[in-house]
Amino acid sequence: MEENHPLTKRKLQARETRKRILESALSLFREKGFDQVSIDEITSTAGVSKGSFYTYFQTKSDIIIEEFRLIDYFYEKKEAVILRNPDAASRLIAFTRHQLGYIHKNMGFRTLSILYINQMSTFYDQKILANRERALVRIVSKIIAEGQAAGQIRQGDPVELAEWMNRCMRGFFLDWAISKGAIDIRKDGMRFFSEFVLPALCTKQMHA
Amino acid sequence: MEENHPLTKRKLQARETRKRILESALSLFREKGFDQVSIDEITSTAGVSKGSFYTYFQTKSDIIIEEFRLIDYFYEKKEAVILRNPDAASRLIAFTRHQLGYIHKNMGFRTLSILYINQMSTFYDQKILANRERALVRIVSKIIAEGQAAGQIRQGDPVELAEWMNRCMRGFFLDWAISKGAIDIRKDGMRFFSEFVLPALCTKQMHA
DNA sequence: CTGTTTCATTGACCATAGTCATTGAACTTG
DNA sequence: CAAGTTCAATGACTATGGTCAATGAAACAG
Repeated sequence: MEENHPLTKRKLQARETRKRILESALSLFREKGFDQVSIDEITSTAGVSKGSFYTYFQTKSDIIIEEFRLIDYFYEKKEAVILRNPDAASRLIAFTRHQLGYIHKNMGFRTLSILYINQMSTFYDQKILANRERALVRIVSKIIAEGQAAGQIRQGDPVELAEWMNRCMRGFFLDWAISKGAIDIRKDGMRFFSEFVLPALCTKQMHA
Repeated sequence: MEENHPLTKRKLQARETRKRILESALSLFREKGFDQVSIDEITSTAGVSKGSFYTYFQTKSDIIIEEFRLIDYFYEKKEAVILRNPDAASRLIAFTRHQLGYIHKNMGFRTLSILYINQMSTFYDQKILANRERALVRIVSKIIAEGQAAGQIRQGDPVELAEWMNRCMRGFFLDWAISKGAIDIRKDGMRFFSEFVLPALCTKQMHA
C-alpha cells in the first residue's frame, strides 16, 4: 500500500487511473455480476482506454484478488475476540465461525470460484492462498502452538498443522463453490470442522 | 456407454463424428498442451466444422472431463488389492497411495486444474466430483463401514465420513494445482493423509 | 414412391480477452 | 532552457471461444 515518497505528478495520475479502473470494476461487478461485465465496459465507465486496464491488472479476476486481501484485515481485527476463548479447541471453532461468516456475508461462492480459478490459471504467480505470511496462518498457528503448550493440541510443527487445517477447509470451500452455493456454508462448514477437522488436531478423541 | 439399439446410419455417423473430435482433441492436448490448442484446430484436424464440436461438447474442458471418468474404472480395478489389507487404516492408506499414484502418472496438475475450473464454472451442471455414485465414494465408505464394525473407525454415517475424507484430499489437490505441481504429490500427499486425515477417522489416536 | 419431419452439420458471424507499436506529456540531465 | 529519456496512455488489431439460422441427407408416414 505504501510506496517510496517521490510522488510526482505522473505517479499521482497513474494512481488515480488505477483507482478509477478498480472502482468502476467493483461497482459494475456488484451491479451486474462478474461474468456480465466486460473489460471494455469497465474501462469506458472509468473513462480510460482498454490498454490502461492491462497496465495495472493482468486479468479481470485480479480485481477480485484485490478485494480478497481484505479478509486478512478482518482476521487481524477479530484476533482478540477469538483469543478470549479459554482453550485451543474453542478458539479454533470461533476462528472458523468468523471465517465462514465473513465469506458468507462478504464474498459468496462465485467470488471464491473466481479466486480459485485465478490462482490455478497457467501463468499466474501471485499465490496468495498458499502464502505463509497471511494473517490466517499466523493466527491459527499461534492458537495451535499455545494449545500444544497446554497439552490440548497434538505435537507437530504448528505452521504445518495450521496449513493442514486450512487445506481441509479449502476442500470445503471448493465443494461449496462446485455446488454453486447449494451447501449451507455456515451450518455444514461448522459441522465438518468441529466433527472432522478439529479432532485431527486435538490430543483427546472428541467422538465416540 | 451403451445406448438403446436402433443404430441408424445417422446415429452411427454422429457417433463417428463425436469420436473423431474427441480423438483429435486428446491427441493435440497431449502434443501441445491444453491451452495451446484451439477449438478451430481440433475441428479442422478432425475434419469437421466448428459447430459440430458444440453439438457434442459444451466447452473445451469437457474433453478433459471425459478422460477423468476413467479414474473410476481404475478404482474398481484396484478394489480387490486394496481390500487385501487387514484393517481399515491400512486399506485407506493403500487406497490413497493408489489414488495419488494414478493422478501423478495419468493426470498431472494441469488436468486437475482444468477439471476444477470446469466444475466451478458458471453454467456447468454435470457435477462429477460431488457425485455420490462414484466408485471413489463407494469403495471408501465400504472400507469405513467395515472398519466401524471392527471397532477401528469412529462412529458416524460412512458415506458422510467418506465424503469428508475425500474433501480433505480435494483440498490437497487444490493446493497442488495452485502450486503448479511444486508440491510432491505422492510424498506430501501421503504424509498429509496418514498424519492428519486418517487420525480424524480412527478411534485410536495415532500420534503422540 | 412421395411428401413431411427430424436432426446432424455447417460456417459466417459475434463478443470479448488480451497485445503492442505509437504517441506525447512528464521528467531528467547538462 | 534545450535535448534526451521515460513511461502512462491509447486504440486498432489479433485470436479465439461460442452462437445460430440455414441446409440437406436420413428417417418416417401414408
